Amino acid sequence: MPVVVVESPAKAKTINKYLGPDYTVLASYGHVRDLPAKDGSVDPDDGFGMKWEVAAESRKHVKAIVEALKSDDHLILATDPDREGEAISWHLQEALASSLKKKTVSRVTFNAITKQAVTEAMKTPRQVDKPLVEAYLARRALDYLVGFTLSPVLWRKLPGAKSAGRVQSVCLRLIVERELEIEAFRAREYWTVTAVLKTPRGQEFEARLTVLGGKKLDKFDIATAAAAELAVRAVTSRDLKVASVEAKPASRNPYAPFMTSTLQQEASRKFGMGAKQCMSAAQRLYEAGLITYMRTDGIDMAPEAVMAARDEITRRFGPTYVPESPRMYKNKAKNAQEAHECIRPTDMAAAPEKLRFAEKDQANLYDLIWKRTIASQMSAARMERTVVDLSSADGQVVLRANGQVVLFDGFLKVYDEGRDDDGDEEGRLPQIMTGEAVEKQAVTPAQSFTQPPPRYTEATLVKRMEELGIGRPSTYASVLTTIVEREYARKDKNRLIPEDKGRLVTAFLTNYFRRYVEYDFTADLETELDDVSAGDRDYKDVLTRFWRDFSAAIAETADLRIGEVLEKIDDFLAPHLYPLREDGSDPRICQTCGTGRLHLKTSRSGGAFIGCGNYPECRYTRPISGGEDGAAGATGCWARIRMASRSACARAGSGPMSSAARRARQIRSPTARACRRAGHPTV
DNA sequence: CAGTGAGCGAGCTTCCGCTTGACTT
Repeated sequence: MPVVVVESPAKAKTINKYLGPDYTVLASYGHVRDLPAKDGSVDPDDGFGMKWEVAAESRKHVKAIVEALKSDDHLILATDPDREGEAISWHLQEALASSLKKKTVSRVTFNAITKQAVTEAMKTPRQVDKPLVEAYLARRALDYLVGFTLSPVLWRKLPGAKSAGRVQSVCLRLIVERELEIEAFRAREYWTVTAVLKTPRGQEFEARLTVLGGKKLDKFDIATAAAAELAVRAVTSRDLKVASVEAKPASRNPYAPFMTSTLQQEASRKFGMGAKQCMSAAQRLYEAGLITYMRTDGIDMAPEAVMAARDEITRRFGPTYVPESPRMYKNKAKNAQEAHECIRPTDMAAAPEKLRFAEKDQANLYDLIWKRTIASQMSAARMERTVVDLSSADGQVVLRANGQVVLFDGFLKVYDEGRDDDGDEEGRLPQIMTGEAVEKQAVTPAQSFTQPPPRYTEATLVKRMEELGIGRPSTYASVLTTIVEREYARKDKNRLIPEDKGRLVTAFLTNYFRRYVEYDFTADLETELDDVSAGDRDYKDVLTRFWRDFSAAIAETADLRIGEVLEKIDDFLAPHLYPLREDGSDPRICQTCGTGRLHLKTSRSGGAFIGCGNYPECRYTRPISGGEDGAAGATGCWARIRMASRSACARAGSGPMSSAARRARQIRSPTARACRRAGHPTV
């Protein structure tokens, strides 16, 4: 009777069901062994020798396998079909070595947990893939060496700093650099002119000015209130006729089913769930047998599941909602391992409304997963997009109206991904024909400002990390926790804002360890690991090359004194620390004593602040973020925009206005709403 | 949350990725 080992107990239960009583299926509960979290677990001077240890938590699970092997003589390693899964099989083999004498060991893999996939896999056993394991060894050793060498450097050189790593430091850098972009951003004003028009049959619709003075308008062509007034006059003083009506068919395909990152993004957008909260609700659903595995970067679906989804769609909506052939999805991300299929309901017929859930989060998440999965196998939505141009006789003025009508809803019947932007919600345009004259109800100018990039949310950051190939489905949520725990960044209204400490760490790393916080470092490493797993390169060669450069960078920082480090960071962060003053004076000169040069300093507790160089004669200090009072820092800039936008609304709001025009005003002046959404400081 | 500034050096911290634990009332 063979012993089969998989990674998770819920999976073991399912597979046991498929294989029957002739097999004992057990779970390894993860990696089983790891490098002890202390110095010397990897020795670069001794061929990168690694010291492994069975974690206390894993002992009982290893013991259970040893017990089972006493009566059986065949061990089948069925861990996940990716690099880490192969590593787990190898760890098991090593950890169980003394129990495996005179026993046979084989390795099998399956991508989907279906009866067919599992029984098929059992027919093609192989041995543990050594090159793939070696790619893991390189990955594991490198992460250890980066983390356990760099962190102590930070402790010594940057008071208050706590940790650094291949993933967390790049993730932090993303947050910090986004904040610098926001601070450097200067809003630019522009105006749009919208008219509410009426057809000869009395139906209202909206159109926007696109040509003025015979010239096509660009975004910033109407830059001031005065110019907008002139544009409004140009429109009101002319009669408008329909110059053209163009209708074009368009179609929209459904989204791919969920993987971990997209599930986290949608759970955040639709329910405001954090990454951790989302994963814990998903774990419950998985343990209850309701959904497939929730830590995955695969978006393909088992053929059985595709057929079940098509049946369910036919049953509920009729055959017109089922495309001729099943839709196939594949993750195009470079480092995708696709060890598991997508996140989907295990039973398509188990519709959300038929189930009862212990908690709201689980109900919400299951509903989302079921709908997204079903939609992913439905027909495309078909629409008709209409563009109507209205022109003055002299061709000086053209207004354009856009309309969209859904002809066939297709997958939209079940699932519509909410939009992040307010977007222009386009409706149906009234019947109208070329040559017809329209009547003007209202012509309204609206002031707008270009928007700075928004701060990251957990969800958008996970999306960015995934694009860069940084982190894995099992770590997205915990990386964010680490960054917040270290007080490198904080979460405010779901937005990530860097703390001063986080800025200092990023400044330090980009100065002294640039290569290791570059956005493509992990992607390049993955390419090298691919070579290792293909058997084209020795893993120790990868580590040797890495260590040669990395240890040199470490050595260069050895003699640095804290003062020098701070000076360098002071220069690096200067644009943020010393924003231009409105009176034009040198932002680096202390305004209290009038002569001292301002410097970045750190206190005993590790906090950073700005102090006057004339200390102790001049005792001026201030925090490093927020800038000086009255300086043209980010806060001041935002305050001015808010004021301007408020007066624009007041202006536009004077006089009677149709409901359509009022709607138009809301859409065209998104400043305040967009600011709140992006978590920018409110005044 | 306000206040914060040297250098010495005890003893502490730290990585990424895989997986679920769970004392009490």
